[in-house]
Amino acid sequence: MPREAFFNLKTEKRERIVDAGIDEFAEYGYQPASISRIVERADIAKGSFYHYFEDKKDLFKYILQLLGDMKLKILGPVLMEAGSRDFFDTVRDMYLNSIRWVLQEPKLMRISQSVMLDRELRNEVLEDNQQKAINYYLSLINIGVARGDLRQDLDRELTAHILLVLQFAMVDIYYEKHGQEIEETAFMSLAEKILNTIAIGIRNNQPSRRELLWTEKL
Amino acid sequence: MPREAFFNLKTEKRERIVDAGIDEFAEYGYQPASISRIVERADIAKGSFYHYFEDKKDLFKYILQLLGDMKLKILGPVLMEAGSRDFFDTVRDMYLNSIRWVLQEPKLMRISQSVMLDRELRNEVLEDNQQKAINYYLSLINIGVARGDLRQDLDRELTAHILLVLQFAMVDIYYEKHGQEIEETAFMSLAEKILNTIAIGIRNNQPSRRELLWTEKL
DNA sequence: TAATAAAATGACTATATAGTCATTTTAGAT
DNA sequence: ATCTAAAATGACTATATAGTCATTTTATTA
Repeated sequence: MPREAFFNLKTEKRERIVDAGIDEFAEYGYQPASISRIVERADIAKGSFYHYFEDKKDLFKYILQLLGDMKLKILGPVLMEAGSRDFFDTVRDMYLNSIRWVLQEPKLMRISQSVMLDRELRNEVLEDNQQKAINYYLSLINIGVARGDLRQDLDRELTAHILLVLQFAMVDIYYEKHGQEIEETAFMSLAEKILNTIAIGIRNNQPSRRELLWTEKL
Repeated sequence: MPREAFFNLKTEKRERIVDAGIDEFAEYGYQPASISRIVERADIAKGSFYHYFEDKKDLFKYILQLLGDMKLKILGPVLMEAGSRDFFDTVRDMYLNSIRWVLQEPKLMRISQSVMLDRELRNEVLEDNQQKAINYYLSLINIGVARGDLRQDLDRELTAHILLVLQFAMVDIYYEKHGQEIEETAFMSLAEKILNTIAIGIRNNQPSRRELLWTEKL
């Protein structure tokens, strides 16, 4: 947590420092990010940084927290309406909201990604953010099962992990195919395909000959 | 690629250098790995390092290549027998072979993971290794579809990506639940669950009342 | 206005890094 | 034994980093 001195700063300055941190972390990732560059970007003295924060990790955690709050603000409403819609419609809507947010705040997204994709960093720095994301999915899954959209016998925790992993993989797969520039409809079409895959699975449930004969009887 | 001088070295020294690199990369990851520490570990002069390699990335790529060769040696035979077994049996077998290899070479696995989980690094350094993994899965999928184990209408490239992502996520999920120490049967039980999820999907295909009535007629 | 406490500063220390290169060592050929 | 070319060396340069702290600036209170 930032020190008291940081919260006593005027909003403008506080935001300038946070922005500098966001720029630096988005450009270099966590490990190679440099406090010297951050203070230069923010136009504050080196000593001031250490009045406001314990160290680099302290600032980073704080930024992650801001980021988590933003995301929850965006995805909270989706969760509220989950009871009245098909599970997969809800998840699709969640993706849509996320991607629109990413398009507005690409830097924050890069930071969030860099954390989620690095287990070391995640363990060291993330603490409860990962669990928050899992819990969000768990809520959705519980509702989905209750609605009868999802199988009763799911390992819900595991399913939450799988959905979270796929959510992040989606961005990777998109980049690989379309390059770094995200376009909403193309992205959602990929999301649709991935959702469909996890929904009905990949195994061939080709009806047996006996089943086919029954169908023909209609 | 390492310089000629490196390949002229006696095997013992070459291995000492590679081992030093593996230790360093496994301990620190790519970015924070230090050439100074590597030469110290390997007990060679700084200048020698630059006779053997262009830079840190050069050594790293070389290690990744060794790693890829090892993995292919292990997983090649699995692919050969894929035609005669159910798709999911084959993938399960692949996981089993991989995990046994990991248990023998945990350092190499940590390096491989650190690459796969970091998109920046992957783009910069991996080049064809990711594509090799995707191609391996593509081969499996093609056989699986031909055998009738998998749906005809799959987007095979996408499915390969999903399977690869899940493969890596598996390790993460395992660590989170059981800690860093991997135990073969517990790991395979998790693998089984994940495979089952992707095989049949999560949507509830509860037969409708009309369908149930038909079934009762038998 | 004067006194005082909090905030801000940036030069400085100590340390680590990548990469270079003039010199020395080694090993093989004559 | 002598010569020669390749291999190995490690001190050195230039640069970057995190974190400190005595000093200065600012704002607030008396």
